[in-house]
Amino acid sequence: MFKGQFIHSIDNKGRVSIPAKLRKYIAPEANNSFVMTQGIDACIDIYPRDQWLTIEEKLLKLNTFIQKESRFLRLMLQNAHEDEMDAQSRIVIPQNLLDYAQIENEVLILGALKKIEIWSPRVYNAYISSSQETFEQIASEVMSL
Amino acid sequence: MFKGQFIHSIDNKGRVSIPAKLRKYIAPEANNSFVMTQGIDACIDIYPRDQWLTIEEKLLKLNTFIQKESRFLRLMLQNAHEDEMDAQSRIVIPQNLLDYAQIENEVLILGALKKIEIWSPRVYNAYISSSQETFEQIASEVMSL
DNA sequence: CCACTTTTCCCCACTACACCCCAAAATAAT
DNA sequence: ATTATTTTGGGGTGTAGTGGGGAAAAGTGG
Repeated sequence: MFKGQFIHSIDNKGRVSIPAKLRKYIAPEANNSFVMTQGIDACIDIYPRDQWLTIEEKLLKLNTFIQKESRFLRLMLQNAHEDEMDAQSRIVIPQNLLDYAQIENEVLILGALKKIEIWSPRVYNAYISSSQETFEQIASEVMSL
Repeated sequence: MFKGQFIHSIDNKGRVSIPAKLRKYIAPEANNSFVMTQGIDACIDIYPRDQWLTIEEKLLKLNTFIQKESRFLRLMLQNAHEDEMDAQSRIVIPQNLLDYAQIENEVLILGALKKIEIWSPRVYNAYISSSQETFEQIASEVMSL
């Protein structure tokens, strides 16, 4: 499962290399293919193909004849993009996702168990320091279930 | 399954090319044939033939001796149109559907799992920004089920 | 039933960008 | 210090997207 954070550069073609430490955890079933979508909060979610398929199964259960469910599906898929790693273990992130995450020339790559998140370092720092609650408070709330 | 958005042009013959990224997901059983109908909200739904058949099965279960169901069937089928891709992977969209979706010379093509949606870029942006709810709110509502 | 007009379909051709390959720099390991 | 691996950068080529012309077919009216 993915974990840890890494700072990498992103070149002018939108390419980001997947850290070797994270690559180890990619299942062979993913076929070096990834699906990226806009994430919760200003980041990009990157799912190895096999993990994405479990998300897709949930989405397939939505009833697209209901306006609200249709809207969610559009929001979720409008910036979705599939790509394979090149021989140098890089993927290309399209411009609309970079805009969404306010990314310029550096990215913060965050391992998040089943998926990888891509942040603008600046935005991520702001996000972390934005909450009033301490780590201990949130921990006790979320983990006591 | 279809995903992602693409801006393509529509020429004065009503032709739109299906993005190569979406073409990959069309089942061979579809025989390069598509059925287009008016969609939920101001867009055009494009189903590969094999996917359309599952919709058709549902429609066949409607009781046309009930006025409301009969009306729905008429609304659904009045602008339905079947067409095959040409050698350049384009389909022709009839004028009445273009009018319905308020399309002029550019289209936004949206992959939506089983189907492809065609929007006027202007109309789509208005649609997306029309809701008060954020992506995060809708996501937590719809996906927590 | 025939002639004419209009639309549809198919083919060819151009342009641009995305992809793939090669290569260098930087970091880590031996 | 040397080797191996990881990260970063750039250049050529194939294919995707677009536009237009001409043949075939369909529709319209005399």
